[in-house]
Amino acid sequence: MNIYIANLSFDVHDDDLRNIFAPYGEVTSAKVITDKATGRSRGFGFVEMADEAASTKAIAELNGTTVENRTIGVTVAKPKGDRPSRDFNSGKSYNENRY
DNA sequence: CGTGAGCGG
Repeated sequence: MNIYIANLSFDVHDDDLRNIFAPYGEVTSAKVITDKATGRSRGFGFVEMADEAASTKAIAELNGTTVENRTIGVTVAKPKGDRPSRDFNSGKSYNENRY
């Protein structure tokens, strides 16, 4: 189950997300999306859990809770392909020049 | 590189 965590504190990182979802079940992967430009946190992240019930429980328990003095929003993540991709061919990088 | 929207590689 892919879990989307929004409104995270900038102090929260990958291992921090792992520690949050750890007691709820087996955390397959924990990733806080850091800004590509600044390298700092963007304020949201993704957590993948192997167990369906554990992930649902984690969402229900952690949604609306306060972490690092910031109220986080935990919801089910949408498929990655939903966001508009500028790359039409994966693995084939083309020039990013704007028309 | 702006730190506040909320969906990454």
